Amino acid sequence: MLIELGRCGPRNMGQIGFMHTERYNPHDVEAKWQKIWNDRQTFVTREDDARPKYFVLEMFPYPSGRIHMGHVRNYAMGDVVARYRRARGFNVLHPMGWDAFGMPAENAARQNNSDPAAWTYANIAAMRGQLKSMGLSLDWTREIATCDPRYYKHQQKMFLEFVKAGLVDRKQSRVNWDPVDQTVLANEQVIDGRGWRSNAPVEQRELTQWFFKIGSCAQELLDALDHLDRWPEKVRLMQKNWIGRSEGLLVRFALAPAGAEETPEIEIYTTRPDTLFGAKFIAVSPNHPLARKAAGTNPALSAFIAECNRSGTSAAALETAEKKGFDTGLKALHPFDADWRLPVFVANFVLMDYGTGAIFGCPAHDQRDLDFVNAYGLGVTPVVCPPDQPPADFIILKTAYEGDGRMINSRFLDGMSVPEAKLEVARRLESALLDNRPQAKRQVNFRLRDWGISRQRYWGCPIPIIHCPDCGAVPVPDADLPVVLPEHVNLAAPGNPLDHHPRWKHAACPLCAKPALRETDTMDTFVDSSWYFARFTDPWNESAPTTPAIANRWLPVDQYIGGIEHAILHLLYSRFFTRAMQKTGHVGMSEPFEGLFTQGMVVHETYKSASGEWIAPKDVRLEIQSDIRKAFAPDGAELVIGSIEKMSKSKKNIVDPDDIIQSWGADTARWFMLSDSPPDRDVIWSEEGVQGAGRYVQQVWRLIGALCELACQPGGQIPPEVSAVSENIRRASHSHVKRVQDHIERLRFNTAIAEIRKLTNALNQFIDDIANTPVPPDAAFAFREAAEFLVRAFAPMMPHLAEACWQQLGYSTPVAEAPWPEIEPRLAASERITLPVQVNGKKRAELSVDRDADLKTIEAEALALEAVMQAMDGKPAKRIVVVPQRIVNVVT
RNA sequence: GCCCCUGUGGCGGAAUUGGUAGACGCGUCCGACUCAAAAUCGGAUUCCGCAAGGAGUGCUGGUUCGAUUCCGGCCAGGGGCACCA
Repeated sequence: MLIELGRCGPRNMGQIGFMHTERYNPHDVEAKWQKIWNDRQTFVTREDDARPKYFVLEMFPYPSGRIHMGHVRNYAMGDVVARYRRARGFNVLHPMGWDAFGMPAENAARQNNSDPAAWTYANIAAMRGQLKSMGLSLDWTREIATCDPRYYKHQQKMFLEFVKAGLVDRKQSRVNWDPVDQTVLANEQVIDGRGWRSNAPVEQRELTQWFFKIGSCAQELLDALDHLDRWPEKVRLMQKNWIGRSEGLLVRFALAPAGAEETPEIEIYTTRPDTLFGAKFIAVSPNHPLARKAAGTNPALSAFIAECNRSGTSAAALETAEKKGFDTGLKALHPFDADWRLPVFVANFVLMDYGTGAIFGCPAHDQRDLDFVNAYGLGVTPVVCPPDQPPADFIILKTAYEGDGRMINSRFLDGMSVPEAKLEVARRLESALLDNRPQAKRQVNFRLRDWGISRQRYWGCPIPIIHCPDCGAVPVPDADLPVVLPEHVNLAAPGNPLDHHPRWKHAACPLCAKPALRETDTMDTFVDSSWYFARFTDPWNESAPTTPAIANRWLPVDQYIGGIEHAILHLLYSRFFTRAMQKTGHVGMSEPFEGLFTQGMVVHETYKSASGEWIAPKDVRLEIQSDIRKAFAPDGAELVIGSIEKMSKSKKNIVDPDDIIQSWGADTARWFMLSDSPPDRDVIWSEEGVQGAGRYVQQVWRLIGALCELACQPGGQIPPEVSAVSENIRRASHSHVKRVQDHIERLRFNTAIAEIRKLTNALNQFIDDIANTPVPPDAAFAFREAAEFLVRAFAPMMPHLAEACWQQLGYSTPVAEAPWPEIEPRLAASERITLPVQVNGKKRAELSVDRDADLKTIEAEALALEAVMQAMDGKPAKRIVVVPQRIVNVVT
């Protein structure tokens, strides 16, 4: 699907014979200017720059080996912002680095029998070259890679500081365990209850792991969302739901003495204390201490618990799982009636790590409880009656009622609303005593769990802890940091390579010097990406993660750009980490990203052969046969054109940025990526689209050539007399560029590009109009101004073409160092405007008036219009609505 | 199941946020240049209608002088969370 380039023909443009133009050759021009920018250090950010700062950051890439179109889109957007802000007089920081730890390196190394570090650094080198060919205005002197000990040593130090500051926990937690690979699996690595690599049934295991106490910041992380007003509403909402705050009541139930004297009570958490009189049972999680204790004397219960733990925690497994329970024989006393005894079950649907791991079941108003009750025949009593429903007729069979209403069957609560009943129950139980303590207390719970960071893997940041049999978990002393990963590890054996290493894990206890063992778990790679933005502010500091004075000048990031897939984890972790860094004195603020933008994906049509094989776009030839698009394989066989989907290896619908840049140039790729689709939506990569962008590159090059012939020398002054025509040229330049500016500031790159194209179209028209006539000095000035405005307006998107044009216009320094055009407000708004005139809401005519004509004049002129009189059909005007500078509506 | 977003020509989309619906581009068609093709340039392109004119922003009702925009109901597509008590 590649198009041949480089064929030239005589141009044929109006009657003026400008002969200068050769076809623009992106290949040579782009390399040339990339070298010039590099030699001049145009994009190196200096600290001794007094101008206001602007930190633009795109999410840094994982060094997978090659950049993909998603990267091109992401970095093209960031680069527009960076170049625009630079032109607007900001001291811009625009760095790049590598999110370089992670499993793919281990897998690749295992496959190729090589080394994760070598694989990673080779990939970084390849991708750096590709990014450079895009002409991004990056400060490469600040490049960092998270797998570099010079980076992760600070991370290890911060980990220990966080431990000291009470932000880290070490506790048992249940994990998905792959018995074949002998490793922990994330939930998304469990497919249908089996390990994604080994295909072995996944087990639940208790492991002691390190946790960042993100839960302790839940309320703060939630509250601060309200102030992130330059974040997409959608992301804030997703984070809000993820944090999942709920207000409820902790209620203690006394247990009837039944041989369980040591646990005389059970505590549950509920958000529906109002439904307490509808309670039919109590249920605890299989991992609740009470369940475990009871299992000790009851083999059947023990077997039931084991069965619950065997089944996976994956979403799919849970959805289909039936509600199952095991009656412990224990009875709980209803808090408002000691004679009312509720059976206590161990139930598979009760989660241990939310609330207290125990619930009371009210089947009438909770679907899960209803399903459970229907399976075990425990009965249903409705206690909330929907409005407009006689309580006598209200019965619950298979669907629980979770809506609002009035209390029924609830003794002293009867007749109350749900909120009133909640309050009343809380009030009564808070003052009631059980065992000399209040029977209940109000509590806020969060869905957000602490962040488990331990990973049983090699290619990650080692956790700097030494486990001593006598002293326990001991921090590695400062002087011994970083704890560096060993080289030449055996990745072939299952399990954690660090654990297998013959020497690495053996160390002396820093406190007592006895033989001890290093922590062999490494950190989740999300830790690496939770602070890299801060490291960019001073990547040269060897003794600390940041230099606070410098970090505080640059942070927060003014504009962060990346994929929506990181809406929750990466962004939430970074917000937590920034708070932790604030508490440990590394930064002076709590929020890392002032402005966030989430861009859409790059998608492409899919093609499939008759035999069901996916075919790559570059091997497909498209034709239109009698209005129907058809696709053909190289051998001529017709292909099925499939749906448009995210570019992926599995569907082979990938277009390699390298190929595009080679054949079209970076500017064409960038321009196409930014045009058409709004940046937050998906963009469809199409060959026609690239062709259109490539065509525009040539069109601009020709236009600038033509303008050069008509324009005055650089630095010309406005002549005293300016004709109407020249004034119109100037109006076009100023008004369109003003709008380009507005669109870029709102990150509306597609409409910014439409506006630039409008200016090009207008200028082509002006050139045609002036054809064959001498160019007076005022027009020569207007044309020069127009050319310079245009070039500077598209320079953020097509920087190489802009440089070539700028040079053509007679400048010897890069346009990348030139300021944004100075816009005269007088010229950006037109003097005369065209008002649509409606009669009874239907447009019937247009009226051209002065911008600030008074209402009376407009009314009179509107009524005098032929078309208006006709539409009014002799009826008098009842009312005339004139909205200044908008519309006239005559109502009859 | 809960929460959220989006529905506009053949296609991607625009509409100053209640004021000319379809900007800008892609595609298609017609024309110019050419022996020819490519490239380039000009024109047409929401639908119905020869036309005058009429209809039209998923469907449906409402508010308004005026609704793609605001409100109610429905339909379709997409996303997030998911046994969170």
